[in-house]
Amino acid sequence: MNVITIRDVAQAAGLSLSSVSRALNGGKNVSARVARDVVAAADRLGYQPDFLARSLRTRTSGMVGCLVSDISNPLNATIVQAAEARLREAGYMLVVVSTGNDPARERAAALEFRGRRLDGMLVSPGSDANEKTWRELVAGGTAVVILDRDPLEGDGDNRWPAVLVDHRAGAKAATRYLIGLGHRRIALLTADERMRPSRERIAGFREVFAEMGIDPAGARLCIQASPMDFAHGHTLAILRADGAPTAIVALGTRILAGVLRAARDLGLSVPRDLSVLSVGDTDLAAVHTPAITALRWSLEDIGRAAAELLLQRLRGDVGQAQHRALLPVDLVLRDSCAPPARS
Amino acid sequence: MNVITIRDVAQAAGLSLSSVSRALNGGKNVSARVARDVVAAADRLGYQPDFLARSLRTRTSGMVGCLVSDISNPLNATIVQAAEARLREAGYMLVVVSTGNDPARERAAALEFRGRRLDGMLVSPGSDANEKTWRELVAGGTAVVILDRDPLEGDGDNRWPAVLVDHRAGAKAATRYLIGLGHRRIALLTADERMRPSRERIAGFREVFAEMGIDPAGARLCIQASPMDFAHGHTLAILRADGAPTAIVALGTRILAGVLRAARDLGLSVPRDLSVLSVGDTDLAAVHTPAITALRWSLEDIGRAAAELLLQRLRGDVGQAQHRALLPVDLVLRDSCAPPARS
DNA sequence: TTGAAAGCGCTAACAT
DNA sequence: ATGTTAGCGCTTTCAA
Repeated sequence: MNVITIRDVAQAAGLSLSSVSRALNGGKNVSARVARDVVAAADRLGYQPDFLARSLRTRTSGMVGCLVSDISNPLNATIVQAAEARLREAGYMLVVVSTGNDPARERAAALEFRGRRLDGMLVSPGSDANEKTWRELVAGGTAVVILDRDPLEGDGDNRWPAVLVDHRAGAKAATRYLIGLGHRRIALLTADERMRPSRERIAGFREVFAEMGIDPAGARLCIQASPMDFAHGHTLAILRADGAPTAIVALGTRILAGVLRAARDLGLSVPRDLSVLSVGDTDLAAVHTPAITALRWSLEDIGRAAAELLLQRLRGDVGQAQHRALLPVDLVLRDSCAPPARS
Repeated sequence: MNVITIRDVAQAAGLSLSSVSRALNGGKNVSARVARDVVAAADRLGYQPDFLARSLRTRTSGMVGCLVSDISNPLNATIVQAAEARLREAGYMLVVVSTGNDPARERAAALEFRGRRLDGMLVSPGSDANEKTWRELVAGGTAVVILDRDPLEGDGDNRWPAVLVDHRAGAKAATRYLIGLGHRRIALLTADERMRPSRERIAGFREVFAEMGIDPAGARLCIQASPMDFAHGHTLAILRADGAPTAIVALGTRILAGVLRAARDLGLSVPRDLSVLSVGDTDLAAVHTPAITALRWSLEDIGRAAAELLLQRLRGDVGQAQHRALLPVDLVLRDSCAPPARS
C-alpha cells in the first residue's frame, strides 16, 4: 500500500511539513533549493498526496457528481462524456450514478453527493418529481446544474442554473418546413407532455399553426409515454383513420422505428405517401433508406455547456455566473419529406 | 451549506461524540435511550455525516474508479451501467474517466484513482500499453479488475484479476456453423490482431479449420485497424478477386456496415450470393433486412461480473477471491447465412 | 454502557 | 523563507 505521507517526505528532505506542503502545491514562499530537495525526496519515495486528507482540510473534493436516468442510453452517455472531458481538464473527476428514473433513488443520490462533499453536481432529472430537492440544494449553496428542465414556478433563489435545448424553435422550424411543403395534417408523436422537451415542442408546433392561421384541429397531436410498442399500433390507427395525416413527426429512435414499420405494413412509401420527420438525429434516421429528415441538437454541447456553467460556480464567481445556456436545434434536410400526394 | 457536524448532534442530544458516532453506525454498545435520542437529534438538525472525514479515518472512500476508452460508446456505457448498478447496491459510487484511448491519460487516471484513495478500480484498457501499470497496481495491493485483457506473460503476482469473454469459443461456433453450411472460403474482417479479443477470434477461426482438416489457405484472414472506411473498400477488393469468399465474418457495427454496403454495390444478395455473420449483436445486425446472424455476448454480464470480482477483493477475502470470470458467447441464428451458391 | 483523547494526512494561520 | 501549531469531522482505542 501507499504509506508514504508528507511527513516522510519532510523527514527525508530534512525539512518541515509546511515547507514540503508549500513546495508541493504551487509553491509560494519557497526557495529554489527547498523546492528542488522536496521534489527529489518525493520522487525518490514515490510520494503521492492523499486527496482525502487534503479535501478534508480544504473543504473541496475535486469531484463532481453526475445524475443520469440511464447511462447506457447513448444520448446520456454522450452528454456525460463531453461533460467529463471538460471537467477533467479543469481537474475534476466525475462520479456517475444512474437512477433508473426512480425519483427516490435520484433524490438519495443527490443527497449522498452532498454528504460525500462533492463540489457540485450535474443533474439530468428523469421526471419533475424532485424539483423541490433541486431548489433545496441550490438554496443550500450546492453548485447544481440541471439539464433541460425549466422551473415552472418560483423565482430568484428558487430557480436553478440550467442547460436548455431550444426544442420549441426546433419544432417550429420542422412544422414550418412541413407546412411549406403543403402539409396541413401533421401528426406529432411525442413522449410525456409534462416534461420540458415535449412541452416545448408541442407549444412550438401549435404556435406555428396559429401563426400561419391554419386550423390546428386538422393536426393530429398524439401524446403517449410507452414509445416503441405504442408507436407502431397507434400509427397504424392514425394512418387508417379518415383525414389521416400526410406527415408524421416522431420523437426518438423507438417511436421512429414504430412509425416506419407501420408505414411499411400499410404499403405506404416514404416520402411519396407519407412524410416522416425525426425529432433527434439518431443512427436509424441517418442510415435508413430513405434517409430521414431530422431535428438535431448537439449532445456534446449540452455536456460541455453544463460543465462550463458548473465550473463558473465552482470558481466562485457565483454572482457573475451565467444562469442558463440555450442551445440551438437544427433541421437536417434529408429524403423523407415531400409535398403531400393530392387526395 | 451543511455545517452540522457530529459535534452539534452530540451537544443537542446532551451526549458525547463517541456515543453519537456509535449510535449512528451499526450501534454496538448503545442503550436504546441513547440511540433514540441521537437519531432524534440528528433528524431534527438535518445532520448528514461527512464521508470525507470518515474516509480519512477509516482509510476507505466508498468509491471505485472506472477507466474506459470512451463512455459514449454504447458498448462501454452498457458495461459501466451494469457495474455501477451492482457497486451502488454494495454502497459504492463510481468515478468514471474516459481516456480517449490515450495510454498516458489512462495511466495518469489510474494513478490519480490511487491518489484519491478510491477503494478499487475497473479498467477496460484501450491498448496493451499499460500492462506494466496494471501489474504495479496489483502488486501494490490496489484492487483492480481488468476487462477482456489477458496478461500475455508473467504469473502469480504478475497476473491480474480479469473478466474475460470467450471470443475463441464464439469464433469457433461461428466458423463451424459456416463450414457446416458448406462454406470453405470464409473471410474474417476484424480489428487490431494484437489485442485479446481479436487474437482469440483469429485463433478460434484457425483451430476449427485445422480441426476439420480444411486447408486454411482458402480462408481469407483480413486484419485492419480503421474499421468502416477500410471495410467497404477492402470488402469490394476481396469480393472481386479470384476465389472470393462465400461468407464474411465482420466485427462490429462499422465493419458490418461497410461489408453490407459493398455487397449492395456489387449487386450481391445476402444470403444468396454471400453469407454475412456479425461479431457483436448490434442494432444494425438486428434491424437490417435480412436480419444478420451474429455472435452475441452480454455486456451487462461483463459489468456485473467485473463489479462482483472487485467486491470480493474489497470485502477482503482476497485469498478466496475468484481471479477471473469467463463469459460465454452465443451464436444468434438469423437470416444472413445460407449454403454457398455452387460456383 | 459511556466519555475523553488521540490521530487519519493534510493545509493554513501564525510566529520566527 | 521556514518552522510550529492548530485543526478539518470523524472513528476508535482506552479508561472509567
